[in-house]
Amino acid sequence: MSTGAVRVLLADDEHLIRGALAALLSLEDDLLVVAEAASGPEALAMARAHEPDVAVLDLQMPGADGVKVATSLRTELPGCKVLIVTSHGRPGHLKRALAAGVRGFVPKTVSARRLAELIRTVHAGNRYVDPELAADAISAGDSPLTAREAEVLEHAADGAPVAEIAERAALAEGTVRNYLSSAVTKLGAENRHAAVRLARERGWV
Amino acid sequence: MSTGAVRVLLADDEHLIRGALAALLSLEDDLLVVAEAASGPEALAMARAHEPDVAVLDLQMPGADGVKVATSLRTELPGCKVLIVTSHGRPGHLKRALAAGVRGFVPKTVSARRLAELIRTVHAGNRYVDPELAADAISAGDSPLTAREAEVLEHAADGAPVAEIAERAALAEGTVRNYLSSAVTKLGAENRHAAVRLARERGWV
DNA sequence: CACCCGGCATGACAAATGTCAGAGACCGGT
DNA sequence: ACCGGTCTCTGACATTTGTCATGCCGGGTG
Repeated sequence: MSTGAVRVLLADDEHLIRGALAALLSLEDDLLVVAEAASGPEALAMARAHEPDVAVLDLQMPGADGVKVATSLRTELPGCKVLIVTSHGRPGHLKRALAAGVRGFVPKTVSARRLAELIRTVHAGNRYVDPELAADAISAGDSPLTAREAEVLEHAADGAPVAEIAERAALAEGTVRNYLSSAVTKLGAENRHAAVRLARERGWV
Repeated sequence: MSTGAVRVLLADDEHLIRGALAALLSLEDDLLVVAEAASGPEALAMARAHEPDVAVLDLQMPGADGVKVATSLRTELPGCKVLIVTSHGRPGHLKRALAAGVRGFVPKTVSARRLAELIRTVHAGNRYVDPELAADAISAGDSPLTAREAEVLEHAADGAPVAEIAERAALAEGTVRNYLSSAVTKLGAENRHAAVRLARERGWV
């Protein structure tokens, strides 16, 4: 079994890409696509049913994103290595992914041949993170926000007025403004909305 | 020549997808991928060099998006039909695309086989728009915003303060506030930031 | 223990934003 | 030529938001 083909699960909501990828990976003698999924929950179900060696997950999928699926797989199928592919490499996601026990994290700009190599790499027990994404994550550093600051900023994400945030967080309006101000200062933003964008980009909310 | 293979240009910034797609389309006897591009400008250059029959363009690419490329192609290579594929189907983009003379507009959730069919469809001179995207566009309706309202809202998109918007648009601050207020009311939003989001979703900015 | 530091929380004040009523320009219809 | 409507633009006013000084609590350090 260890010398047999690597059994692969493919999960991506874009049928066009998933199908094309399945076809290309099938050209590799030592890779076998045993299941495909178009959503997070479906990916989990397929993984339980087929117990693949490697799961190739898109980061953004309906239902549950790649990292959430990886977290569930971590406990349910410890032997299944997870490789995440993504279009928009946001630093915070990489951090979350590694915390979830993901073994590989690459942007979709890699070639199919390279992806096949990486599937073998993670199957062999090694890790691989795209160097550019890693650099971004390192330069972004850890979140300087305290728990409350992050919480309030999250509530402010959809442009809600302070009164609404205060109610949802059970705080006085002045307090909410205070946390927002503090977060804005720490992030070096012009106002809270720019702060939300920045925190999003760095994956801190 | 009219009975020969359809010459196709493929443009998508995600190498993984572009390569996979090229491989799958090559399996079709009557389709021939003659060029690939990873950015808007590159797509234009490739189109000039190879004069394809059909250009399959991703909507979101670095440099110039699919619609911009289509606009340029419209005048430079009138014989080249354009088919746009997209991950996130935002209604306004569809409208812009049709105005730019695009012949087909589909989400990436279609299968490769279906895409091959559609390439033949547009090459034959017919149009095709994904029914679901079309329904969204119709239900979204036309933009209720006036030219100035849309312009001001666009300047406000990145969370800039009113003073900055006023300077960039060469208007008094009061006027800017007025346009923003009007736009917010028309869109039924709580504040200008929510208004920006809504307008974005509907493709009105 | 006494001390200091950082996070949490608040209200008061200053600054930015949202709302309003109204004046002039332009266009299409009568 | 006239009128009604819409778009454009403005300043004045009310509301919301951002900033500041301050007090409280708990966790480390000397």
